[in-house]
Amino acid sequence: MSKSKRLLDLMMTVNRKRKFTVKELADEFNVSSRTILRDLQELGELGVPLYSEVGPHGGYQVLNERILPPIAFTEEEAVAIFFASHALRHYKYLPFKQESLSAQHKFYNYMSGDVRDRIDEMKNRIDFLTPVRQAEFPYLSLLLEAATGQKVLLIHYESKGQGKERWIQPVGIYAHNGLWYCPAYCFLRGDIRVFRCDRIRSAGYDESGPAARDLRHVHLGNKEGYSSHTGQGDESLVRMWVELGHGGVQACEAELWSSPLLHIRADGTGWLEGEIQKSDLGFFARFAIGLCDEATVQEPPELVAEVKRTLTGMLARYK
Amino acid sequence: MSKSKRLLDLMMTVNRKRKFTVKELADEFNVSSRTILRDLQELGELGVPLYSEVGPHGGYQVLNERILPPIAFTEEEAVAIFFASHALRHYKYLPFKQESLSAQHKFYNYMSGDVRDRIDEMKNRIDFLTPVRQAEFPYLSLLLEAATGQKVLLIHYESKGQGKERWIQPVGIYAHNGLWYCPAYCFLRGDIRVFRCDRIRSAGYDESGPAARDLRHVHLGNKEGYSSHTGQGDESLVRMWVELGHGGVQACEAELWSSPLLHIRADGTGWLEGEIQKSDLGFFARFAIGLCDEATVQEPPELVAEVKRTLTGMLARYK
DNA sequence: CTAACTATGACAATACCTGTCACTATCATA
DNA sequence: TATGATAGTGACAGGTATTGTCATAGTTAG
Repeated sequence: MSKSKRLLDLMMTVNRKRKFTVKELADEFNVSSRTILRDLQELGELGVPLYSEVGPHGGYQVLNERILPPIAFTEEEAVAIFFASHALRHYKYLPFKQESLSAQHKFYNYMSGDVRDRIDEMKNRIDFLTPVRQAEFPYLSLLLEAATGQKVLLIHYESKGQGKERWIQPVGIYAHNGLWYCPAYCFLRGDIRVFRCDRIRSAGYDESGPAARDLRHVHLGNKEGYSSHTGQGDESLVRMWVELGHGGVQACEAELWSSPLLHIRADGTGWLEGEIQKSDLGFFARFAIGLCDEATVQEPPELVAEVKRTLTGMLARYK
Repeated sequence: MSKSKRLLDLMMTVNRKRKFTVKELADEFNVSSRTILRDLQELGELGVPLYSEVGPHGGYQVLNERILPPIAFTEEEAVAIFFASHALRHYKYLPFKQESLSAQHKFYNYMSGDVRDRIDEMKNRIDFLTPVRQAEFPYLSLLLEAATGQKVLLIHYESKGQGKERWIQPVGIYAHNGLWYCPAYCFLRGDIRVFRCDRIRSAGYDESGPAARDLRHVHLGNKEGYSSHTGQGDESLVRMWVELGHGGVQACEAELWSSPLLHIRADGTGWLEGEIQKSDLGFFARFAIGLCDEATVQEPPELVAEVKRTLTGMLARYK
């Protein structure tokens, strides 16, 4: 095997195993240790951040940087990667924000002139709009770390105007419409609740808290277990039925909570039907009103009454 | 310069200039043509897709694939790139959909085991939710291509129940809340309008259409020139003033059209103020009603009347 | 103290790289 | 049709770079 090829192979090998000894590689490549030493030095000069420690249990290590072996990307793929990163630029808070940007810049800089031109041409021609919120989300990384690591956090959560301390074990985080949410097991409620991340006033690990539960099987992909839009509520349920016009169906498709309730007819109209918590009546009343003549509440009577009451109140303001 | 280094350099060089001759490179690297020929063959064996043509104006070319030179990515950066691509997975329609996925897979495959583990751990713990719409967006790539290339398209557009043929020159495309929009110069209206891409029933280049205008300076970054939410409307303007509660401000922040109109007070409340088209009164009435007690229309009188009329109508349905 | 590591230098053998030259093949274009 | 620009191949000699071996030294965990 030629030296050039060996160097490229070596590059990949040292990245695969982050820690290794010279002898190990020498055996693997069927060359002498001396050669491997020389090769490693050369790799270092080429930019691979190697670090070595002498002594027993010593050896070589690749530092936090990793060299990607040369990958054949099509031009389209390179552009796609660039725009995937570009798509997230409206997020003011993002776990990986920094890294995403620096990776994007590296990519851009390594690309040849004509691909750059294409990207420049395109980057003002395609966009993914997300509402820019004033809310602050300082704990996203921490929440994500706690979710992957199955750890318990003590948070100070502001709910309905009052702040409360709670122990939670995050399931994950998700962004929706410019806001970040965190489904988590709440030790206070003894169930999974969805928290709005901008209402988390503080968060941190707390040794004195309850022991972590095994929630590895619960993740964002199986959130049937989550409760409704607010994460609040009690156990008293009631059946709801709301008729929807064409536009009402479209509006509901944009709502996360609606998918289990939404039924669509062939002509584009549809209806919402299902059990809801009584404490959510106010929410649904407002939602139905927001759809104007595209939604008509049929059940339950309490919801009809709430809608009528709200409408009357609104009308009164304009008298 | 050692051969190994030259090969790496060569890799980058042939990617920079997609087309080149052997002599060119020989001069650039100060080696003989014979050596370059040998090097190029070796590069070919290493995976660089080279193609050559003999004769005058012949030369070497790199085929559509490009090799990225080895880039040092930190682990965090690699993860960030992965999740940028991951973030777009809820988009059923996406220009670059295929490429984004294949690039993501390549990335994933080249990463070492422990980074993969980290990604696997995380990918069900972070998400970017976008409403999944039933609407179809088959012309995104075409629209984008027309926007970057300053070309005129003939589209069949469904607006208010009726279909019309129009010549448009796209400015760009953007996704918002699960739907794709396309601001474009409309030759029918003689102005820039926003089209909903799922209502474009057909699109294609048309030689018989009007000549393209020079709209290179108009792009998504300077869309002040765009008209309101619907892209429809006439020239008669009227001043609007809507008082907003705390929640009303938050709701407005999520709307694209509101930013030039929205004013926020220190206490979190605010108001909408500005000139609007009379034809949009119905839209704003519905919007204000959707905010329930979080919005109170002050001006213009027509809007107040429209709100009252709509509210009365809604209330009537529940009598 | 020892074993397991890295680290460096010197040197000889040799494998590989390089340039040169000679030749062939293809193709655009004058 | 002739010509020049281009790729492509093979052979060969000279030279350089690569490699393995050996010697030696430094560091550190156990």
